[in-house]
Amino acid sequence: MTALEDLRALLAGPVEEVAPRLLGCRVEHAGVTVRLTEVEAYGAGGDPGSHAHRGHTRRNGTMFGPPGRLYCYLSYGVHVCANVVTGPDGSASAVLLRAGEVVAGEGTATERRRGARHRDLARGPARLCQALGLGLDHDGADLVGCAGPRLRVGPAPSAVRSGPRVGLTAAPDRPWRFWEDGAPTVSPYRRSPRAAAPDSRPSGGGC
DNA sequence: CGACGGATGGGCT
DNA sequence: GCCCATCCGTCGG
Repeated sequence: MTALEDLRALLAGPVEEVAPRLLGCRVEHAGVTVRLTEVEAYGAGGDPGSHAHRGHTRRNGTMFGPPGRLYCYLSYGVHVCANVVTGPDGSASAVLLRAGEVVAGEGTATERRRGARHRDLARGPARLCQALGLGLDHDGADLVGCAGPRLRVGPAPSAVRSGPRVGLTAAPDRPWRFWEDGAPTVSPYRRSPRAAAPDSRPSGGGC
């Protein structure tokens, strides 16, 4: 099987199964390569935390398209973040590229990130895009194609952990964040201050 | 290292 | 208007 077929097969399943398998994969663009260490899964209708939850809009159109495309959006008016679209066409699911380690092009990445330390170059979704030189103009780019940003399969990490997604007000407890255990480039977890209180009820005897 | 608050402007009700 | 899938500086331990 070719690497390209590997990648298409990798992106085809349910988003919460695809997301952890993207850990260890590489994203390359404009002279910089990042090895993914932290991602988050976002579904569609059944996921209140997803941009696609309330249907098709101008911003989230790419999510409703074919898998293997890059969905870029503007966060807090200033920061660009990027996702990989997954699943069958129209399923509107995607995996947020939350953090990674710069493994090539460190000089270029450091310039784009205004002298940040190695660990912080791509530690956070907007930082990762900045290090890679990704902007809104890359929304819809085909990651499986020959030009522009590319995604390549890489060795899976030895241990993966999961927990709630960062910063959400809706579905703040769904454990759809996945990261490489022990990786220093994983971003710190922060719960949205506006999210409902954590569901701390022991649901049947946990200690 | 963890916690907190302000900046910021497009997207959507 | 209100809402944010964030970042960065600045606290305190």
